[in-house]
Amino acid sequence: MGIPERKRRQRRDLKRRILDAAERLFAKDGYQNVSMRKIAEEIEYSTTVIYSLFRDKSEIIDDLIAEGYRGVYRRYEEILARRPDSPLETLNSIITEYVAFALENPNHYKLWFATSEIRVIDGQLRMRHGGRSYHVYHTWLEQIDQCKAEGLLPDRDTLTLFQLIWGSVHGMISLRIHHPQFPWLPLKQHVKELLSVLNRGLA
Amino acid sequence: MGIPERKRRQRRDLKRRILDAAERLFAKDGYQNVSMRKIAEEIEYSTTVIYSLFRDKSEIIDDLIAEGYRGVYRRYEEILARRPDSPLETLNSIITEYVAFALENPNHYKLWFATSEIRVIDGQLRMRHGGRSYHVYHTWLEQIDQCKAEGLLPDRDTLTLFQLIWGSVHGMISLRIHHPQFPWLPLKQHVKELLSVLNRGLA
Amino acid sequence: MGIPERKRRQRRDLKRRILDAAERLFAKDGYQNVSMRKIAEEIEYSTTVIYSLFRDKSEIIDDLIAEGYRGVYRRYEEILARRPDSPLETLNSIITEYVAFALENPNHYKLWFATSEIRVIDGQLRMRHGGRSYHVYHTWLEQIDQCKAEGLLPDRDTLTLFQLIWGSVHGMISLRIHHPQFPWLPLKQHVKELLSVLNRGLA
Amino acid sequence: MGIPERKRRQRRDLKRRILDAAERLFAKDGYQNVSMRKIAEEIEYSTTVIYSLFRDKSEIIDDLIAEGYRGVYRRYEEILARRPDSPLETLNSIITEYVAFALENPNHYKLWFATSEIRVIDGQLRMRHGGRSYHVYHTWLEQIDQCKAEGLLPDRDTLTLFQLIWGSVHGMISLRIHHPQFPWLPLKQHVKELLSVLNRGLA
DNA sequence: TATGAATGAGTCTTCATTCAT
DNA sequence: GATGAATGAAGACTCATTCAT
Repeated sequence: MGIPERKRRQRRDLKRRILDAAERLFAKDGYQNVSMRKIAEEIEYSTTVIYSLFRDKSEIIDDLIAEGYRGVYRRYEEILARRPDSPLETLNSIITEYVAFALENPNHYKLWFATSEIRVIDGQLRMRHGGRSYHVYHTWLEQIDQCKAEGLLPDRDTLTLFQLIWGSVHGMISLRIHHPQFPWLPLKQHVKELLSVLNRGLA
Repeated sequence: MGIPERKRRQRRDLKRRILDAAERLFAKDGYQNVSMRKIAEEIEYSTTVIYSLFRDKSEIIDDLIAEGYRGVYRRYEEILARRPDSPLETLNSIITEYVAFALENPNHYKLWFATSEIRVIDGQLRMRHGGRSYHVYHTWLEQIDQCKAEGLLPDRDTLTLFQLIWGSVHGMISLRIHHPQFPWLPLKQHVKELLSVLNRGLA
Repeated sequence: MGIPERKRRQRRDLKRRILDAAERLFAKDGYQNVSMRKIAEEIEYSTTVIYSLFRDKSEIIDDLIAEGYRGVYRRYEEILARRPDSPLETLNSIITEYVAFALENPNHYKLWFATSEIRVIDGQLRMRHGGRSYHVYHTWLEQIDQCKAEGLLPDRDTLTLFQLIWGSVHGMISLRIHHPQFPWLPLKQHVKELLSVLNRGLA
Repeated sequence: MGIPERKRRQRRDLKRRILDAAERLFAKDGYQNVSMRKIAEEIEYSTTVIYSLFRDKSEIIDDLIAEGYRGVYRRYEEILARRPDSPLETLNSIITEYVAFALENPNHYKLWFATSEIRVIDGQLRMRHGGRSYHVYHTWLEQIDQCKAEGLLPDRDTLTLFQLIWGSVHGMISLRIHHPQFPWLPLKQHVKELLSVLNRGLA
């Protein structure tokens, strides 16, 4: 009776190891230079097992992306649980965490950005990727709304405010990742300056 | 008498077609997934002709990049020739043109961004790609300096101001290119809003 | 039960067939003109199988060389085990076997000769090919030394005697392989004549 | 009237330059690494001119080989013109020159050896290559005959003596070319030793 | 369930050669 | 007589994927 259970667990572990190996390789060699063979070698299994757990290469990538989103989202839940004083602070924290995650996992971020597609359907944000990954940006929208409600942000269309904020944040991340040689401000200061520009600029 | 002339023209046309095909494929399949074979098929010539016009794959990319760069720079010259009233207006125009060019030539922009490298050497911005070196951003820096001189921007380190501006601008471009489905503001307005955020935020 | 065993055998056989095919092609078209593709066609398998059994082209060659070397060396061990009366007879036997092997396996010999490198380091002969190191000629040197000790060869520098002997022997082999149409003496007589010239000439 | 003459001369010159370029490249990069393109680049002409002067690549090689033979043969004529005291001295000189030429033009020698084929038809030496190239070895045979006539070599079949001499000489050359790292005797001494072994060994 | 074996199509690049002009 | 343009085949090697077992 415990046998099928154990088998299922082993299988889940193997899936985990594959995803971990894939991520490690993505991080080390970049998205394009990771092959099924290399993943198989990394976990010391045959190539074929991978196909028994994932339909194809792109499914691995999708799963990885979804996990990344979940990672960010988990951090968000912590922040929200802490219930800081003002929604503006929450928004700032949320953005800070987003940036931190992106720069700690640059290959992840690149992959995520290169493969995800965001759109708005019936006023709702939707993304092609890993289930509920749009939750991340939902949190942004919620906090923007709250800020508006408390007069901390101007009373403008939420998606407008969102796109201005998102753009600046993404731009900063993207540049820091792609041009590591540039003499960037220390990360913390960079984020602070950016937030201050946004806060003052949008006010 | 006109024969060698015509031949030269044909060759130039072929070169053009190769560059166009390459760009089209970069757009469709992504920079990494374009092969010499595919380009050859696209133009319906043998692989070898390409090698008779370009040393190797990277030369095609270099040429494409150089074209993009020339396009932006030509627009800058026009703006500077017009000598608008204040350096802040010049800076705004320059950014507006930059964004316009990027969104009119999204593949150029992607390619450019993915393959170029920026760094600062002896206080001088250096943007390199392949053997060539570009200086699109010099104009940005000059105008930022002028704005500082006239009290239109705060007296802070130029590279600091630059990275905040550049980040927001790049982010906006990058997002609009990669998420065409998102309900973006009309481009003109988006730029205007962005500039206003920056102007107010940095002041 | 016997299944994995049979599979292993099949794999070994395939490896054998690849080596044989490679050798056949080396013989027919010359060492430089053998490609992985041609080997694959010869065995009627895809190119990729070869790469599943050999790391790269040079490994095929290395293996072939190693086989050749082992073949010669085995014969030497037999001769030395027999302990003939005088070292001069041993030397003669050794040379005779060397010639016999070379002419029975002309492709091996050509390949070996074309790709190996001999040098002397710290007074020690070193014959290298790929990562491996061989010492076929050590036996020659030992016997030359012995002959000197018993006054059967003049008391001259061993490497000098060696190069004179080696040159004549290699020349004979090389010519017989490359000019099969020439009216050579019967092999046995040829070797005998050569040895007699050397023995008398060096005395 | 002088015009066609001049054209013919130009053509001959061009042929000369092609052969020279080819030889230079063979010497520098080895036989296998020379391509028609590279020859064309070396002489700064189009690839096609080469095809107007040579049927194909192998014709260039053949011509080059023939020239090599002629080069040796010319040296032989000088030696023969000098009419040294004994035919044995002549034979020694002839061999010495042969070795010298081979080691001064190792790529030539390799090529020559790799592509020529010697045979005996109706008691006459014949080679596949460049017209009268077998003349070189005819001279050897003549001198061997003379030596026999004067009792300087034993009265044995000329081709037998020839093959013993030729083998030793070729072996020495071949080894020195292929194993440049071996601590060979200085060339002059090596030749002298070899000749002494042959003279004494055959006597 | 997991494997080893195998494949066909693909990567960039170079080759000798030909043909219209 | 000489050229520039073009080609198809080939070079070593890697890829994602499948199939019999």
